[in-house]
Amino acid sequence: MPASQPDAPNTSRQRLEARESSILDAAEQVFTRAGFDGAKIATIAQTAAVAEGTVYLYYRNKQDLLAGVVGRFWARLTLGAEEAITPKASAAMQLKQLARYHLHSILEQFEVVSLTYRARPQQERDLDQVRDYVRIFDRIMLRGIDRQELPDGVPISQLRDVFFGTLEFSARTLKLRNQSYDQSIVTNLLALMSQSVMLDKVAAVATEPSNHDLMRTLESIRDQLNPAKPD
Amino acid sequence: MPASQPDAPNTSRQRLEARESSILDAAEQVFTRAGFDGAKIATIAQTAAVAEGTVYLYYRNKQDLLAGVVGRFWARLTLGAEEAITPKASAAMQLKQLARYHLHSILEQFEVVSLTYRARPQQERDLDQVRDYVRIFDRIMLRGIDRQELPDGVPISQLRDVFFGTLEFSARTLKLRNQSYDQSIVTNLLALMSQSVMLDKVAAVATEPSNHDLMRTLESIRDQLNPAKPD
DNA sequence: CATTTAAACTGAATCGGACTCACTATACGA
DNA sequence: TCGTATAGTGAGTCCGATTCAGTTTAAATG
Repeated sequence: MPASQPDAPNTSRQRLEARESSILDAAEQVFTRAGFDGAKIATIAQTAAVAEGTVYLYYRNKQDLLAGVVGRFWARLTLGAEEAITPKASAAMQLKQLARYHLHSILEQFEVVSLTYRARPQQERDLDQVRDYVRIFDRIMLRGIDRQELPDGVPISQLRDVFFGTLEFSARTLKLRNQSYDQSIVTNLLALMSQSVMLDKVAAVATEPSNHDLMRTLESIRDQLNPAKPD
Repeated sequence: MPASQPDAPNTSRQRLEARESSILDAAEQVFTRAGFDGAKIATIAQTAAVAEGTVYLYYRNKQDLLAGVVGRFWARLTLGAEEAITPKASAAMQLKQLARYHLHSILEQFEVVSLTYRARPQQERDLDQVRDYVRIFDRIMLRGIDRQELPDGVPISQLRDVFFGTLEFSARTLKLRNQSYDQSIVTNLLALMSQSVMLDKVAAVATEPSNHDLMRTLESIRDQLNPAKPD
């Protein structure tokens, strides 16, 4: 077993991985520039300094290559998101951090995000990466419930759709209008979510005396004041 | 000018339009079954009982044909939505009607909706149809403001993203899990939107005394009336 | 080192399918 | 009935994804 020098690719495995990622890099670049249909395998191969046939040693076909690019993108996004979140912060703060990070990222790499929709919604590990990413939201919510920052019954999955759905549509709207990142989107979304469903208010409501309680008290007062008087 | 018989296509213009829509029908069917890439122009032509070349008399290319299918879909959706909305109803009710209609429709015709993403985001009239559709939301909101049902400053465009973004992501989630229409999605979305931003409620809630306040006052009255009596 | 052999790599050839175009059929006006 | 423009046809072209027979590389063995 040869001593491994840390820099230049040495072992055959390292060489293979370097090649694979250089193909992915080339594919990402070409796909992003030209779109899926506009991208030619020939161009990608050339960009990666590799023969056309070599691409097919690493990926079954063009779709599969796309899945590779898209999968790597979401995996990276997951890592970035985890870095962007302060572990000790409150659930509300973490959500805000995630929202900011998410909106920023998909605006910045809008083309790659769009490519996600060209990927086949089949078995592909491709979608697994997206699912992993989305799970970050769930984890924040669950921890919030655990810590009693959020009421127990919040419909996590529905809020997740509100969260990511709103951010993605907002990003599209911004792109359409050629505008850039807008802080108010995140602020408003978070206000929307926290005011209505989460964050102490709900808890407050839960412990709040019911109208029944109020009514009982009122009746007792009325009876005390005027025991005889009819309705 | 020949007398027009109402049924069989008579004038050349009628014939042309009938042919065009039969091509669109065929295209919609084949695209939905096989997806954009899987659909062959040959199959579409055959389904429409037309020669391959004829398709290209009506549409410049495959993308353009897709744009035709997608555009017609959204135009139809716009008509349907306008029918689904009660003109006299309150803004909140109209939004709920639109939400129900929208979620229902995109679930039922999920494949066509997905095709929308394959259409080129370029000049195409294609996107105009989508824009027309989305405008229904704006109209409801503006009318609501006009009638003072909604406060003046609501960020319509941002709420539009919340509305459609959430519904579309919810639809995807449902499809992914093989579930069908879920009333609670619409209910929750509307609650979210109305509680937090619209419907004067916010202002009201902010200044309104909480039940706690009421209870405290009531208790003080009771205690004054009957200082000794235990609970 | 020389030799063997499997693993990587190559790019010319194949194949499928979008798109074209020279030609035919149809319909309408004269 | 004829002339002409308009609509339609489908075999052929072209492009680009995918394949594969042959070549190179490099690890393993003596």
